[in-house]
Amino acid sequence: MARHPIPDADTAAADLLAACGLLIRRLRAESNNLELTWSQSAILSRLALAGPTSIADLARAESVKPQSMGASLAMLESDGLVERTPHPSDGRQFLFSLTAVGTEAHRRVRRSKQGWLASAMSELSDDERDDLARAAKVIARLADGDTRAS
Amino acid sequence: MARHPIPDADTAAADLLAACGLLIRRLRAESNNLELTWSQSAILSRLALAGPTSIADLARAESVKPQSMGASLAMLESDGLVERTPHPSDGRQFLFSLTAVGTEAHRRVRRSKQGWLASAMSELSDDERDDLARAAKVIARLADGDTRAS
DNA sequence: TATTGTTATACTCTATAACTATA
DNA sequence: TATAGTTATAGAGTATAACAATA
Repeated sequence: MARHPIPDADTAAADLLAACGLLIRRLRAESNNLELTWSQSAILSRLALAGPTSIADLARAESVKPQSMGASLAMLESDGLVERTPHPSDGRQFLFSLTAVGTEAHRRVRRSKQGWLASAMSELSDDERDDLARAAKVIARLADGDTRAS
Repeated sequence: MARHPIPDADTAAADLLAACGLLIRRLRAESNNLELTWSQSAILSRLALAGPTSIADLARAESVKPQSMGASLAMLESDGLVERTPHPSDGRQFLFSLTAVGTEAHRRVRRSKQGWLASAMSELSDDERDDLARAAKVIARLADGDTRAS
């Protein structure tokens, strides 16, 4: 029997999904008492990376419907974490960006949230950490729907 | 510059979390019209793997509170996908297991859900697929809170 | 026409709190 | 006392449907 056989595509997909699902739920439980939910964190992270973005673009990027993204943004806005400005040339759109408060909250939560995982990862072997780092890039590419190039 | 530098633990953790979160949301959107939700699938998968399990044990395994697991199980039970039997020796517990209908539903959904990811993964290189397969094992171990052995 | 955003409604998932029954 | 399960309540995330405004 081979040391590390490459499983067939279906099994590999199932394993990956189950593992990621578990990790997400585990982390959600670990960071249950933080000031931001998982989805809110994801939105702030994206705004931090991409700068001012419309509801529709955020919804597409996070794979949710515009109405759902609108609801999440409305909450973040009422909490003063994001703000909207009218789009300069398209009268329909609003561009959302982080406020100073939002930037700080994002930084704080990011630090605590990663704490648990980073600590867990610190007990892995170098090879395993390296695996994870490379896998993260591949997973992100898969999730973006772009499987064609590296 | 090294070919594949090992990022520091915090960055690696952040990348992995963001990637897994995106993948989960993407897959949830792709499989939105299926007969089971993500959480329901996870529960059925676990029952299929582990056999009859109590609410408390399921809750621990999936990192949710017993009340939340109880609510999810009540829905699955009323849909006829799982059934409960009293624990043979502990009068407090119930053991939940898949019904025939539940087993079939799980199989159907599993096939469709994995379809999208398996198809996306089929466009990866062999090395990348191998990375993902190994990473899935490591991630599952991290999520289980057991980082000590393989 | 197509896209952007909004409002209204409903369902699922999850949490906390308070309770009963059993170990 | 501690654990298992239940009931009640609430909030967040998501979806669909119907609508108005703009491109």
